[in-house]
Amino acid sequence: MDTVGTASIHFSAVAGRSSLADIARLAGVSLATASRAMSNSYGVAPATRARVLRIAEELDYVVSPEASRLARGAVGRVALVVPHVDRWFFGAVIGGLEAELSDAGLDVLLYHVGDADDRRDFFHRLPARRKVDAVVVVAFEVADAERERLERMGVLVVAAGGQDEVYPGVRIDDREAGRRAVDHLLFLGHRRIGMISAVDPDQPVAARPHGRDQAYHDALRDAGLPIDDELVVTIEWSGVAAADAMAALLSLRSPPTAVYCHSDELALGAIRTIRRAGLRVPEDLSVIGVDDHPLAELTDLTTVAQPARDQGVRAAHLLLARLRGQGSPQHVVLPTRLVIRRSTAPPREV
Amino acid sequence: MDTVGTASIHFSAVAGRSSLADIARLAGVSLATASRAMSNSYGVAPATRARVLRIAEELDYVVSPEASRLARGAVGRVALVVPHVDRWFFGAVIGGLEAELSDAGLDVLLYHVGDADDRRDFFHRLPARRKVDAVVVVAFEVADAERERLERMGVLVVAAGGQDEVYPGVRIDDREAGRRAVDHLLFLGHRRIGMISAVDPDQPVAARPHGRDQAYHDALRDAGLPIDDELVVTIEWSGVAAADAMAALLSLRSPPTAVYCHSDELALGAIRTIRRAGLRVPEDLSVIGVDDHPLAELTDLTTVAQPARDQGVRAAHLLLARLRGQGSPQHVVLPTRLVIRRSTAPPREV
DNA sequence: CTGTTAGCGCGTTCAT
DNA sequence: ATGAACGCGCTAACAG
Repeated sequence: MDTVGTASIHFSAVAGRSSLADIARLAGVSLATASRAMSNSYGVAPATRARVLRIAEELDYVVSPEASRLARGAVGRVALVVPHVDRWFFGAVIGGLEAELSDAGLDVLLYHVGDADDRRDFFHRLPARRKVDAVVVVAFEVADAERERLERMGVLVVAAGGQDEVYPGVRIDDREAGRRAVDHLLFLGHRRIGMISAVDPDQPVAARPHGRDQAYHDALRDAGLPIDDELVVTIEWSGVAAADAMAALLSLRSPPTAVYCHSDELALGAIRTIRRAGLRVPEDLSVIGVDDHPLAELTDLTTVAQPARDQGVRAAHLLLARLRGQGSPQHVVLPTRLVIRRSTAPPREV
Repeated sequence: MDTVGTASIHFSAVAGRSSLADIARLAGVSLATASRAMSNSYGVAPATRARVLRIAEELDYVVSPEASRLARGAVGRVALVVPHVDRWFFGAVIGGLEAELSDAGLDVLLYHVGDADDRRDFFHRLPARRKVDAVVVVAFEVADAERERLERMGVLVVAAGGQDEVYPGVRIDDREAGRRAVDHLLFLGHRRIGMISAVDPDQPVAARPHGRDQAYHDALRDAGLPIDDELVVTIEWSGVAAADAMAALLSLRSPPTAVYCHSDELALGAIRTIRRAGLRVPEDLSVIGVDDHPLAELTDLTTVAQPARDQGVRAAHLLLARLRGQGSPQHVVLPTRLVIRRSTAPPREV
């Protein structure tokens, strides 16, 4: 697909003039000793070590990662596979991962695998092969066929965010999160509750029922309420689509008095439609989201908060522990919590 | 399912366990030929090449990047230095960069340099040294001292987003963007216009006057309007802080009839305060932002749009051109445009 | 077109 | 404590 462009690129080698050999010569020691000094190995006289380090410092010397890794066999890098980079949640998880990983001295390679083409390409070519010690799938549903390909990389795989059950990882309980949202609406007295449900068209694993969907059904059933299919609209993951979905709900003979949205972004889309219809939130209609996106605070949106950055941080810890051969929990489930703002209220008296 | 097929092969089926030597032996050719075949070099008989590739495929062979790069002298990697990963604009730029760079066969290393500590550490240790062919600073103001450190890496540096003037790069004209915003408010008839101005406390280069600030002064001056310092509030880059700033503006003896915010996020903060005060947007007060954040569309916010992802894409192109030794423009300035929605209107008749 | 032979820069046994 | 030498896996001359 890009072979032509790629083949013609010639990278100019540069940087780091000096090599370990230079350092060794200048320090008057052998290459072996210089190497040991640089890597803090045992068996080097403090004095010699100091001398070597000083020379290296002066020469602005840096060990060649390629050579070092070639000789050593390890790589010291981990790949992050992400379906989105421009959505808050993903960015936050990536941020958490990056912080911990780079703190541990690992380099972070970023692989953005967005649409179906990207996916096919990524799992077919496995561009990260031989380049990393581990890969983290960020809120990414790995299909069975893809999983098989991933195996061939022969490296540790960890999941951060998302609902993956196969790889060790960190996540929230989507069912619990959704339940908190719907239960809150029920508690406020709503009996006719709509749901705007989102699926990612590029995530092939849509088969498995989504926890946030189940929560809706669970909550209504437990409240002894009937499920009205009209009240559920399933769309792709986009605020604009949610705005349209809300319009559909408002076109019902008997519209809902409250709407549960799978995410804050969707909730904002829904609110736009409600306002354009001349109705007020929450007086005329309540809306609740999930995520606690930073802008939810600014838009006074009631939501169920999930720790985003923290999922990345914890996933990194889990990854590091396993890389070191230490034991670590298979799955870490982080808590969610209801954040009440001003987009929800009891239903209007009829 | 294709690995162990050839009975005569005794190598383990584990990915990446075989070397070029194995391939060469099995294909009955020399190492050199195998290498040429793998790298698509000229001078290999189609038949031999095919044979080599088939064997490689069967063995699930992947060239060792370390060895290859060590021998070749280049690295095929570029570092992205970013101050934020969880803000839309940065994510979008990163997305654009990643797409083009990985298409060109380059790996992308991510370095999140957030607060002052991160910066000091990054520029002191230069963890990307010898690991990359180039570094991209994403909307990042590089201080002079830092610039000097960066030089020592001896690699190409490119800027994406931000207002860097030193490195070749891609950006928008902040002054123009701001001008569009303020001019629009003036055109609507506003004469008392406030500004919520943001600075990043972790960006040490706050000294240089910000283009979005200048635009405000330029526009008012050109309109023959006086500058009232009371109407300008400078805060850190946060929606919550903007909400407070808006409160300050509303506490004035003579509040503005319209507010120009340096970003959409700030605008949303301002709007929250306005609404909480029982006032309506835009009937009582107009608000305009800059960016065209995806949520601006959902919140019906009038704003000046800037191409985010595209700045990344173009910066990548510029980078690739230079890596190839081709000429390329020093600075690319992308256009901005006013997007009128429902947060601005003519001032109320007094 | 293909094979031989040097390195690339460093880690790591072995000796000493 | 230190040094010599080999090997990591591959690419790039240079022959043939």
